[in-house]
Amino acid sequence: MEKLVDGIAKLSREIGHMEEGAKEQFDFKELTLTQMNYLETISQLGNPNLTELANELSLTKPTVKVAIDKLIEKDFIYRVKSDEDRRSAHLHLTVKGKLINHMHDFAHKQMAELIIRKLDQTELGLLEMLLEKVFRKQ
Amino acid sequence: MEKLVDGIAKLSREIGHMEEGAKEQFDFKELTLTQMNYLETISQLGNPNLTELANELSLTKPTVKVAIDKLIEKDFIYRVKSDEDRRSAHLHLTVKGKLINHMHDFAHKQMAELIIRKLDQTELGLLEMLLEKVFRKQ
DNA sequence: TTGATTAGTTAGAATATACTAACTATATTT
DNA sequence: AAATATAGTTAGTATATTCTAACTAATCAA
Repeated sequence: MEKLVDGIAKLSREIGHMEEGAKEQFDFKELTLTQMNYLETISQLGNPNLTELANELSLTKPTVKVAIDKLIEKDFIYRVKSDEDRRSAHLHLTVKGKLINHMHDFAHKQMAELIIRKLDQTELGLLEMLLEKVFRKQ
Repeated sequence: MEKLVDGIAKLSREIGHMEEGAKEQFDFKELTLTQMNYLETISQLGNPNLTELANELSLTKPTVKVAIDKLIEKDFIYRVKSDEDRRSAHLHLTVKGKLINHMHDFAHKQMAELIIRKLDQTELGLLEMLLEKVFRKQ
């Protein structure tokens, strides 16, 4: 257990560093930590409306409205009016906004490369199999 | 490679969710995302002075000074005057500030528990060995 | 030892982040 | 159809986050 927790901690920290590095690479210097968090949450929820986003972030709707307006102004997201409910609109990431995900992908690829450097073919296959089993449904 | 990257992405996302959950458990509602990032960086750097912290965060010294003063006010960190250089002081986490690390530990333990539920003893030993090899020095 | 550099501070200003209260327009319930 | 609820907006306010410019005190270099 101790050993496993230690391995997970190292993995987590390393991925964290790589994501930090990726932020420098990409043009996210014009976004704050909080704004990046908005983009990530929108991506995770999959085009939520304002109310859903506010609930997920545990913030009020006016707070989220202001933040969203700024991110739309900066061309990271856009609104799509709902057909079912004419009061509502869904939030989508623009091409520019989707870079936030590319950034994560980038960090994950870097982590994979580090692992590939350290393990041989057999070990790599084993690790993939174990990870697959951990996240297998059921 | 694809499979490995996918496994890492899932691991990373899962740990992220667990850390989010841990934030709710602990009394960090009185801290903003940015303030939590200060605590994490101080912990990672190991009692840095203001200049080192500002460099790591790519922020100016007055900016970091203001943030630090607030975190001291709220009893998350404290200053220890340096012996070598009387101009300087090192930043330490208080017991309360160290909770930020406990939060990470908590998430890592949860992840470990998920893994333990999914793998048998042999597989667990293998995974530990592989992780150990990935992070082995050299 | 004097001049330059470095660690940290102070003041002032702009923008970001968050709230409550009050509003409009649309949907739902009775 | 009228009353109620919901999605989003607007206005006003307080605090957080960040900067530049100018400063003090201590250290280092010539």
